[in-house]
Amino acid sequence: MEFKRRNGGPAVGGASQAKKGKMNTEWEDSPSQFEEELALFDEMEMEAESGEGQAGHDVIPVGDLFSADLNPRWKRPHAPPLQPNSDTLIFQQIDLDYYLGSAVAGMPGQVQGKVPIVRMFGVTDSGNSVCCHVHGFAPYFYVPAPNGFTNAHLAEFQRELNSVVLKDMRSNKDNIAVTVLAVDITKKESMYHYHGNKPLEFLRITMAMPRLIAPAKRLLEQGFKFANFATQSYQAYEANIDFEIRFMVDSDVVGCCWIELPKGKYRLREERSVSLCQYEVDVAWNHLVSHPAEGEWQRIAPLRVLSFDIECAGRKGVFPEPEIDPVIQIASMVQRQGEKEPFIRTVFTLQSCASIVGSQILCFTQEKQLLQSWAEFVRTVDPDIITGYNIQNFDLPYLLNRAATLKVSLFPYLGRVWGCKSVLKDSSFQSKQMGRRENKTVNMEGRVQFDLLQVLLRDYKLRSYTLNAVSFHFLQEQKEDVQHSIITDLQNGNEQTRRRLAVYCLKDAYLPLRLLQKLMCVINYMEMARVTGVPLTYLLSRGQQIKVVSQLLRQAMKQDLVMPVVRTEGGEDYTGATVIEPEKGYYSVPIATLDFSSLYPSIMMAHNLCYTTLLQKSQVDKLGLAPEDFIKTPTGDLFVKSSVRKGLLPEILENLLSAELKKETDPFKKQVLDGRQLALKISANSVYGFTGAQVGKLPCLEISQSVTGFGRQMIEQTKQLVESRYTISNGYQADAKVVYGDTDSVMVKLGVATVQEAMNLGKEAAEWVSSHFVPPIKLEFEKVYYPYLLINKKRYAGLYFSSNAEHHDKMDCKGIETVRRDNCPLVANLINTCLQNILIDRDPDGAVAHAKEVISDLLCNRIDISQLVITKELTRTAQEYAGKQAHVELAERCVFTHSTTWSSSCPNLYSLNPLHNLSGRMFGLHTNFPITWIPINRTAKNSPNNSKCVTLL
DNA sequence: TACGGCACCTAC
DNA sequence: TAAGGTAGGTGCCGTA
Repeated sequence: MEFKRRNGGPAVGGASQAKKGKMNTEWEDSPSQFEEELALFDEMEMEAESGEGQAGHDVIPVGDLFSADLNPRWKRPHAPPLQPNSDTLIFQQIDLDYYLGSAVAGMPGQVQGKVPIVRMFGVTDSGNSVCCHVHGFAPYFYVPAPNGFTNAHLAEFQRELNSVVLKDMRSNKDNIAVTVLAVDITKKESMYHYHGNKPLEFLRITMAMPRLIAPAKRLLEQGFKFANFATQSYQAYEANIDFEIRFMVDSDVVGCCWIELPKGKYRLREERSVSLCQYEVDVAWNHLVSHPAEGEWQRIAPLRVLSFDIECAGRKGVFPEPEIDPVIQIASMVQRQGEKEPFIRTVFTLQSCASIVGSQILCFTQEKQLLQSWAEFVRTVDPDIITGYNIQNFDLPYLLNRAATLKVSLFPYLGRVWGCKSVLKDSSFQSKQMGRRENKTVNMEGRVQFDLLQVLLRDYKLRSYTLNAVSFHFLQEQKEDVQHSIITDLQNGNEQTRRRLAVYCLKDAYLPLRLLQKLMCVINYMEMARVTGVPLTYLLSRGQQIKVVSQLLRQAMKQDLVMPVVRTEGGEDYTGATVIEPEKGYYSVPIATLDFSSLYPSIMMAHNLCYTTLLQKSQVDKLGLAPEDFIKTPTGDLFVKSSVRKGLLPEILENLLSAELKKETDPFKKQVLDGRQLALKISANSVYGFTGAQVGKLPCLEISQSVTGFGRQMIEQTKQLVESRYTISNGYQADAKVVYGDTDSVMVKLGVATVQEAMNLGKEAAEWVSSHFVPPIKLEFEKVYYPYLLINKKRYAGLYFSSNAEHHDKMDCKGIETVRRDNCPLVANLINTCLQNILIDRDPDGAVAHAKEVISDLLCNRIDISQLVITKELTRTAQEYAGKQAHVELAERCVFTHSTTWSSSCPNLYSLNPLHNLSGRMFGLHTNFPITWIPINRTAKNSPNNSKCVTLL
């Protein structure tokens, strides 16, 4: 195998003094590209700062003398004195939570006992950190007022409910004296079903603490009696809303918005401060001003982003265990959001380490001191966002466990609240979308953990999620080359080998920052938080539903609608979309593709489908509705028209989709707007899924099945329309034929010879078909495939032309082995090349020849399958591996170390299936040893013009 | 050997 | 407590 060097030819001579022992490899001869990059940071900073301050390549043997003042750069900018009576305080809020605490004098709300206090953390324009305690907001929920209820009954209801809730408590360790703070009558309407626009009387029940809501709700549902009203069950509304969301909705605060505390309306904490933030203030919840993220309020504060990576000295062949194996290095990089490069680049090392230009090295002789000092470093730098690669499930838990083992008592305080210990917890998160995911969590109040691995797992489907693979995929860059197995040896070597390790460690801290930047994660997540209104942290810790709930509550509040608590019980599935039976084959003529844009959202808007417009059959007469007041959907469900009542969901969708974002020339502002566009689109598409989520907050199958019902009707109608109009008898060149279609698209053979003609006719057809549907439903011309290989439902490939009829944009493959991650790369590459042969070179014989060649290459390198030496080894390895990605790596090795007999019974059919079957059993892996059929079958059966072609069956 | 059930992953 | 949807191809495995 060729040994590739990163930076050109071998260095002659070289400055390295580490040329002894087995650790000496060519790698150390010359600085890596990454080291040159680091050095460049240094030069740029020297220029910018004209030499003052710390030049960043010190090696500081701190030992016992560590002080957080070691580097003035670590600290946040000086915070000018704040005069609450004359200064407004403005900050971007990035994290929001609540705690139970004692009331603060002068603030609204309960005075006695523990009260819930919302806490917002944020950053000002000048980069100063803020902790803001928000007082006076209490949790509440609703129940319908019983018949005959008047203001005179309020006190009795409150007293009785308070009494039963108190009685219900098994222990009252907080010594709660009052559970129900208030009961008020308000006019509200349930958002579920259309009720004739008649608000009814509801009781708004305010509780002392969020955790009292659930028992109060349960007791009311079970049957509650007060005064001389009969015992009855009360249906609860909005009793299942997270307190943070409740607060944000009611105070019009969205995730990551800017908060203004007007002068004279807040208090500065001087002495009793509980946080590490530079400003700590108290404010009444109704005194804070929340700015919608428009215009100047779209900006992003200079947040501090810390990325870090640790190295441990593990034992040979054993995964490091924090109870045993020491932490030997921690690399940290800190970057201000919006800037190009990190301004802090530091490695904490155990034992001495040679200098690295462009970074600061702090050497420790005791691991205990290393850990404690790093924690102090974190507290000094005071990052708003903490990132890294798999920090959530590895680095942070490892550090905490290691610190506990070594009894570093001051380590586990990594958040922004004094005395609030960071503890490790196990949590499991399960959804159909992502399967069961076991995670560890570490609390760090006021800092947002933004583990890049978690971001990638949520947002990208990749073949491999190793940092190396991901970096290569997105940045065409790789990790420094250090094998895990030699880390301990490097540590036990000399200051040069430890230097090599430090460079590696630094790069692992640097790559997540680069990826964060490249993928614009911070901006995109902030925009998602702003659009959907949830705290930033929810986006990585919660599912899709909470985002829709947040928007729904905001829209509902404007119309005095309340959301019922529905009990979730899985029911029958409902019918989804239609997939048109494909006319399988190879098409050497242009195929136009027409798509409904945002099909499901546009159906909901066009037909006013919503909880609030859903009409019960029994209510039609009762509410005196005329036939023209409502519609019957294809599934037989009734919904009132927007002239009777405009639905909430259509309103939300209009807001999401109609937002015409103005052209922006400033590149930074443009990034923010692009992020918002993305967030708007994703949010619109998740509304339908929310209504169909049977294990969810507010499922409504009448809505979801009506949506898919309309969709089925529409794709069918589209096919009919196109095939009936574009005919020879109507003067067109040929009879058009819809050869395939899935959910919201039709692939049409229009019978024209050129891509340009297909584009023109496709556009015309889309426009004409659109006119048959209710706005905003719109069919659009999207692309032309030429040629087009249609293998089966959800499996096809073609050259994709969208704007330029002369040049194709790409080869588009759907559902084929090339895009599936359960095939080994060999198969994917082979099929990909075959498809290129067929579609681009139009040479099916070439495809077959290529397949033959690859397979015979395999056979030539054959190792007798009966030699099980390697197989046993691999079996053992396979059992050690848990993940799928290991699976793929394993496959790669197997393909090249094994081979198989081929089936000679069918001369044109080459099968690797025996290997496939065999390996599956051999490895004891569940399924899908990723070798599959490579069926290359020459046939002209489906060819329209009887020419030679290849079908992949 | 045929077939249903399941896991996995994708299309939309 | 929290957890978006259905359609469908493909291969493995157990069962008759």
